[in-house]
Amino acid sequence: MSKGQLTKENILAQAAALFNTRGYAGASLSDLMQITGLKKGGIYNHFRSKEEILIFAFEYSVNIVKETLGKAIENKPTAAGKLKGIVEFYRDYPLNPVIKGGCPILNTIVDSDNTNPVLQEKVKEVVDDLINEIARIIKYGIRKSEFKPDIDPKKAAIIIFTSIEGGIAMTRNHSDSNYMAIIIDHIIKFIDDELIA
Amino acid sequence: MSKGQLTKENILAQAAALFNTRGYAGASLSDLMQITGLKKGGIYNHFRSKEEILIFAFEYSVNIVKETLGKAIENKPTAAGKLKGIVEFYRDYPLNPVIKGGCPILNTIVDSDNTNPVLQEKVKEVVDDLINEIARIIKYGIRKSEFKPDIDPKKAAIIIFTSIEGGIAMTRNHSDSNYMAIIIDHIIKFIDDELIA
DNA sequence: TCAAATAAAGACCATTCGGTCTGTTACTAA
DNA sequence: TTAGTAACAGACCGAATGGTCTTTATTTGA
Repeated sequence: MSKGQLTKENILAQAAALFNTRGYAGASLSDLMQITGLKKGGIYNHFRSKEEILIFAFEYSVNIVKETLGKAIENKPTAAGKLKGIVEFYRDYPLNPVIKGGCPILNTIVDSDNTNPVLQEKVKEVVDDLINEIARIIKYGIRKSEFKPDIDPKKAAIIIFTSIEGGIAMTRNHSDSNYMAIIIDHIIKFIDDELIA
Repeated sequence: MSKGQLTKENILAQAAALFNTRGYAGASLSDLMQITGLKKGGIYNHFRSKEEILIFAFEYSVNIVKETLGKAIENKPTAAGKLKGIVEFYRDYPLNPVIKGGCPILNTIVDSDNTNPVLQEKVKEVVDDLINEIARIIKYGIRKSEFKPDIDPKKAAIIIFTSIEGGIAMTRNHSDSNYMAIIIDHIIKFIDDELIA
């Protein structure tokens, strides 16, 4: 990897954390200059605008989250195992996020709402993607007779994902992992009671 | 009410919507000047700083939400009725919020996180207050034998409130009320299955 | 009615914002 | 080794930022 590419990657890593902690409007190029150790010319050599950095930084964040999430469930053989693996992954997540500042999906949902339709659409796609991934696992579980045949995979996936994101918000606001624990336990119970055959 | 108080109230109403749509850093005093029709002197005659406006505007928003929520359940006689009244109140909320821009609680949780500890603490108190209010209704339901005696009112309240806030985030991101419908239905089912005796 | 008090206007301030451009330095491939 | 290129620094720009202060207009209570 060339020096330029390495620098670009580093800018995105720093920007991902910066935007995730301060929000787009709350983060300035001077902030980014400071944490990257680069001057304006060095940054704008790789990007055309602050907003372009935002978009790429969000994609960077999502990739890391997906990657980490993937690793957390890759060796779970059953659908229930994978599903619970995802849920349990988030138990410790709010106060120890993969990207500094919390959940980039939740933060970007709120940050882009009313302000950045392009980014909002991008988050939407990411959310749909994750929900479909969860739904896919549930469908697999139904096929394998692990889960009840009459459940709606998409609906169940939405319930699970939505609860997680809500839990992240609450937990970060209170800086108290008990909130997340209550939600995670509730989702696990939902899986056991409503999904597992 | 004096002219000054009237103006101050109006500034807060406009600021509440402004901050709720653009966030604190994304909203400027020029924006506020434009929507209030006042000049800088007129605004700073009532407030000492942008941040002071933010704090008061948040309190203004919360008061309106609480008031509207209170009206939605005031004539429900039973605990289950009140509880479902609260939940149903939120069914239409995300896309038709009381304060323009979405749920001020969710938005302020995310906006204040990592940036404004004072405001974060204020949201925390509001959230605790609402959760305690829900828990109080559940306790009442237990006393009246409407609800099962062995449930944890605080935990149940946290589950309900968290799910709602998560649902708001998802619904606003997708601009699709189906997401909220799924969550609300799920909470109603939770109340029916887990709480009601 | 009128004077004191309040409300609002608007000029002004230093600072910071995102962004551009030119010159210099560092890398890289032949 | 060196020429060409990519990476970066840093000066510079106009516009916008939050905030102050003096002046003028408007309320308000006696």
